[in-house]
Amino acid sequence: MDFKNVEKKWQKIWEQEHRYHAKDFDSKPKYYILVEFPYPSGAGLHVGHTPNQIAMDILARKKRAEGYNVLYPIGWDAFGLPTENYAIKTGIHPKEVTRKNVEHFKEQIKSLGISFDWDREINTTDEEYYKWTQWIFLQFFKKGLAYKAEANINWCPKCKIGLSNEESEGGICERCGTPTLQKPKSQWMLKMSEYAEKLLQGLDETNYWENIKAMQRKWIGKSEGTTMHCKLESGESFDIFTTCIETVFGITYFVLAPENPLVDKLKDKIENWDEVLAYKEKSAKKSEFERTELVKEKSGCELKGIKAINPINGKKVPVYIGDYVLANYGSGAVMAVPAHDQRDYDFAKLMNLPMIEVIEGGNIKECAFEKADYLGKGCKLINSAGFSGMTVEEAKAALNKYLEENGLGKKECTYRMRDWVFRRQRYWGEPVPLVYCEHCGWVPVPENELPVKLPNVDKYVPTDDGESPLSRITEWVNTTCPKCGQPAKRETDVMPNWAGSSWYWLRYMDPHNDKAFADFEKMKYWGKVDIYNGGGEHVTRHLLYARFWHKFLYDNGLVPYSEPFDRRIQQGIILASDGSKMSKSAGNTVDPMEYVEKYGADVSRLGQMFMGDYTEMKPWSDATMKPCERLLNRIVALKDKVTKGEIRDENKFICASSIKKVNEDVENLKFNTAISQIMIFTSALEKQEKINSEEYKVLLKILNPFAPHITEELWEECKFSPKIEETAWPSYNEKDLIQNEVEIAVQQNSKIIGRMNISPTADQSEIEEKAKKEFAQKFENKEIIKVVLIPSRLINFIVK
RNA sequence: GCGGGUGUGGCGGAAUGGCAGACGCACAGGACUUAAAAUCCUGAGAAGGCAACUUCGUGUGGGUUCAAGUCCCACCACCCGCACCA
Repeated sequence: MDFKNVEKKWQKIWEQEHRYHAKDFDSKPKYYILVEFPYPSGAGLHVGHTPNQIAMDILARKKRAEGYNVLYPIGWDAFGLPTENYAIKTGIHPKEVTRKNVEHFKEQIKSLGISFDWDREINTTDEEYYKWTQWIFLQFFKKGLAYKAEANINWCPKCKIGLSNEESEGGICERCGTPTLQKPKSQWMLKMSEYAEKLLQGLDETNYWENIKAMQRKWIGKSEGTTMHCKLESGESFDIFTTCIETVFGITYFVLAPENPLVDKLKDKIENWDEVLAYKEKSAKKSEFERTELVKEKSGCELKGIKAINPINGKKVPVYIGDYVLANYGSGAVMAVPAHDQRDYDFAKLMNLPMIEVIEGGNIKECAFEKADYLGKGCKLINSAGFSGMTVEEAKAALNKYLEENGLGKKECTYRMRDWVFRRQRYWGEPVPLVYCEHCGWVPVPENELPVKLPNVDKYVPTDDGESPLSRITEWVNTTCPKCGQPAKRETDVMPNWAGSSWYWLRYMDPHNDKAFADFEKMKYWGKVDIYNGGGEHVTRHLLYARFWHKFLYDNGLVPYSEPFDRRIQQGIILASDGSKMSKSAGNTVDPMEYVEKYGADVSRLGQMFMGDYTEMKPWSDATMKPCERLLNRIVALKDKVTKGEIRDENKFICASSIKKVNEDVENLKFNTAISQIMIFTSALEKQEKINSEEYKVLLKILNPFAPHITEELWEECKFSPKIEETAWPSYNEKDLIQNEVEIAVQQNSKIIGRMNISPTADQSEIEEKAKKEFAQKFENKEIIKVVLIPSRLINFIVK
């Protein structure tokens, strides 16, 4: 059989029939399968895409055969840097680049026979799509969840542009290699922190893999502790957050983050302002790289002339700034208890500061006695006034109570997750639909004027001061205020490339709607995404952003469910064939499309699924292609032996067990072992002189999700009716799984002494008797103490 | 350092606490062929033995159990993610 021609034939038919179009409001139960939509790069489909699309295609095709109305859509997450950089280099409009790349991707995906519903194809860079991305952003703005704030950006002093985190990995400018700086810039933020608790709680409603939940929880980083209100001697107040309020009597100084605004306010009172300013500047210059990777040594600077008061005992202690205190976590200030926190300990040693031991049991001459060491061990407080003698746990409660009653603080939670810096000083992204008016401030573009279209520009490079190329188009920037009609300016930043992917699964449910981002009734019908397949690298950011947008929409009555995805699963990373990481620079990448050309789509699909456990990281191996090709050829050859007839008794077991195995394996994403079973099934049929049509149908049907083209062709050639797609998924009778005879192992003291065949329904005494008879010599002079029988598997005699 | 994961023949990988190595790859022998390719059949974890068989074997060391790749404790190696989070 000429696989490639057969595949083309069926791909054409499927396309003409719109066979995989999912109908809204169908009476069949719905099943929504989502794969992360690809970024259409110039390089085409790669091994990061194909196994996922194939795996979910197998699931989709099986679910359809089982009677589900399956929604399996695809689209393009097309805003992004590579396209923009390509445009900078070549001058070709990103829109044109995207169009070409998408075309290429589509052709490749279609050549694999993936059963996407092409009538629902979306593209984040289409005006009718990003209109709604902008619309949702405006809802955030209107609810006060989008705000402008100063935040640090990665700044390359040589290129004079702001870089994304990806472009400045390791604190080095990707373009020129210069270390990047942290530069404050006013930019749009989304108040994701407000949803921290909801995002955390919501995880319990989902069926994500536990490790994915764990990663999300860790990223959200909830930490329970105490916020304590502190005062300086000079009257100014500030808050600190601590998870170890039990150590409050051990405070010997406070540390503020160098960026803490309080520092500037104290300018006139600080005796060594020059020194403080120098330190502030030094730490601002430190790149992210230095601050996190290299320099773990503490540094800091005392605010001379400033003293803070420990609210618990009125003790006056010095105040420092130090860059080991992060400005954007907690309140940007800490109480320092060197005896019980290693970081404070190191800092105190460096600055020659005193320590007060307040929890018994450590050896603070060596190192700090930290909470990890003392919690839950019944350690008691010392040097802590009335709280001395309490256990740590008692003291925590008592101190929180005391602080609260005296208005000095309260129990609180802090989250590691920060607000979302929602900007990019670039061209190829969704324009932020806001206008700045001197009289009215930031004013949203009226909804009926959306989308704010991305205008054409001459140059795609950012301006010298790092502004978006849009800022150069004065006729676009200058507009009138929608509120007062006076001259105003458009926001020239665009949205980050995570924006379009933060709601796309909703658009698939109603992709052509021009009245709303999606119709509410349709969203109710399609419900949650039943299974969302994606890469591990998106488990934190994308998945949190997506859940955040969804929850926000839910809170505003715009979507019917509070969580977007029911299950989230992950494919394993495909490594190069030598087990190393695939990368363009190492030159060890694999183009999966090569195998489609060489072997055809069905073989390539099988080969990729047979490589190993779908969810485990594994090296690419083309060693699976040949045997899968062989398998299909063997199945084609079986056709000549087919005559009309029912499943014969002697084949009932292999049919039933194969259906069962494939059912379970596909549901559990064990595609490799499902293929093994199909191989076993094939071998069993091969051994027979002739094959009955109903037996062959079972084989074709369970293979169909894996190799949809060849199986449909064979089905047609055999003149089976109705069509393979219209034939229900095969069922089996439980009793067919019971064989007449099974081989069981006979053990003595847990060691195998032999094997024997026996009816699976035989009772224990029958089996015992048979074993004793067959292995009589092994039982001579032995006393049986105990017998363990595992039906159909083994019998174990414990003897003396 | 923290979080997550992985460790099984020459290789990819299978094994609801129940016969470790299914299914394949590569390998060897054989059949078909003038020959090769393709295809088919057979063999094989390792060590010892002519053999029936014996012993050892799932990263290491302990433990629970009639029975452990699987469960528990302690460690080692590698991979991924985060990293001064108070």
